[in-house]
Amino acid sequence: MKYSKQRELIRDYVVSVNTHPTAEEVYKELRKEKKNISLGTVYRNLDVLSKQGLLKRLCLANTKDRFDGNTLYHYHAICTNCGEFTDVNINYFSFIDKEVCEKLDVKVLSHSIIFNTICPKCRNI
Amino acid sequence: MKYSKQRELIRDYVVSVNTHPTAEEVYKELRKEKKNISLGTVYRNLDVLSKQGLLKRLCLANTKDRFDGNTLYHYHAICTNCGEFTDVNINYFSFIDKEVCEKLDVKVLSHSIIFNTICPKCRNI
DNA sequence: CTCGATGCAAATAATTTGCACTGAT
DNA sequence: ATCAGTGCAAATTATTTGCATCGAG
Repeated sequence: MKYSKQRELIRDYVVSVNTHPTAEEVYKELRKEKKNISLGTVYRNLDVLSKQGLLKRLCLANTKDRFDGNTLYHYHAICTNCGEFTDVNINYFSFIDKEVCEKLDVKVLSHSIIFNTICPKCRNI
Repeated sequence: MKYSKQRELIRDYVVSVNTHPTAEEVYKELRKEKKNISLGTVYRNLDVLSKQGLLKRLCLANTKDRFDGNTLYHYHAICTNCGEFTDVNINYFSFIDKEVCEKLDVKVLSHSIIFNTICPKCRNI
């Protein structure tokens, strides 16, 4: 992959935050920082970066695609009340993959989990 | 919720298949069966039905939203090679919710898991 | 110099919505 | 009779793409 300043900016930004931004949000943030970049380029690069495994694309019901700079296995939680979307830092349950592999005779590469939660903020209202 | 023939048709169709159809697919199938229904109505009803918990909305990276008539807890698998999307019939791991609840001090309602797999068809090519 | 990457704007895809009409209660 | 639900088409939202130009190698 040939180097480009724009791709570097996009990746650096997504990796530096834990907000799981959408394409639009990445674009707006970089423009705010007076970076010369177009929305098309943001979409194109988020796409290639996630296909290369340098970012992770997250897809949730009723929301736009979001991007995660943390490509190590980890889980996510979404608050069913306010929609807050956060990382869940617990160890990867690798035995689950083994179990599914054995029970269903399918090759399991990995899994992702999304927890439906009530976040502390919403619980305390 | 007031009864409507269209809503009944939509729900019956999604519940009767295990193909996790998109809105477009539901629409095309019902039209094929010569049912009088519009695409807007299909979208509107899939939306209310999933908000009521009578269907489940599934969202995956790089695909349109899909709908699942099986609202009991179960997991899903997607073949990373051909994209085939199937149910995974193993018991719900409720201890995972407990673990996250205790470790993170968050109220956990439920979780969903998607397994990235190589389906039997693709493995045997 | 070459060709992958960009900016811009136009095009497409997916979904939502306004409105007059229909049909369940 | 009322008003939630519908069909239709137009509008909106999210994303992709064509093309002339730019810039890394």
